[in-house]
Amino acid sequence: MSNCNTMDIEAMAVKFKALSTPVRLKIFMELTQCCSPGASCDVERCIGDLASLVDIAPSTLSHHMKALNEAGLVDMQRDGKRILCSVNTKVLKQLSGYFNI
Amino acid sequence: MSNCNTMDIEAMAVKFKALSTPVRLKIFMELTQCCSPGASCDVERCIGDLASLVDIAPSTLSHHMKALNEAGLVDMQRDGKRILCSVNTKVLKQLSGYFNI
DNA sequence: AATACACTTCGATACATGTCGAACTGTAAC
DNA sequence: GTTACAGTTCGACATGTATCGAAGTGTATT
Repeated sequence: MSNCNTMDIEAMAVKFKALSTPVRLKIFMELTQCCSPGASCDVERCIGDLASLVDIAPSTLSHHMKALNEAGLVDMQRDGKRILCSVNTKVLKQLSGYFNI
Repeated sequence: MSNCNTMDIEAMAVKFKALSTPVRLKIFMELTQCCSPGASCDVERCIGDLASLVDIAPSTLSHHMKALNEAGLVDMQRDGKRILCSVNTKVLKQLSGYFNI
């Protein structure tokens, strides 16, 4: 019933930490915009594509994408030279329901 | 339509930063548990009361409560010797709807 | 093999953050 | 006024984080 057991709190805090900077939040929300309501989300964007959203060095973007991936928010996989990123829809649902009142 | 304008992103990142540690997230979620669905949330807890949820020094708790308050997540007001805290229900609604897919 | 592109890792820098104990402040009780 | 309680601020310490350029790595093209 309650959302708040210890494991949940720590796991969720990790996710909110990953979303606590404008850079990562913007990227994450951009990837979620690809998800139409009720549909499975399988639209992917490559990292170079996402770079256009933010005004930071490629190395910094790489750090941020790694942080989102390590927090479980974003999936990444190589497609030739490029790396494709997509929202982890399971985690997105988890976030979506977390503050339900 | 889109959740993601610049002001929104920065303002939300501030809130997620405030919720990015287990201590503050736990306190915030504890305060939200006082909110029944559909009802206005006017249950308040004093800081000493919240202290029982976490195993940190009173000074550290004070820092965390200040962070939650400055992020706009929690309202605080003095009631005699004690300080009463409650969730900002407007912001809670904002968080609740933010990841809607 | 050499070259190009996409992205990552390294190392450095500057700043931010979470913790504590001691000292302080605001309110209440006597 | 003094004492007690509830909570805050100060200062210090240790660790974490965001940024960058340079160097490196993986894949594709020639």
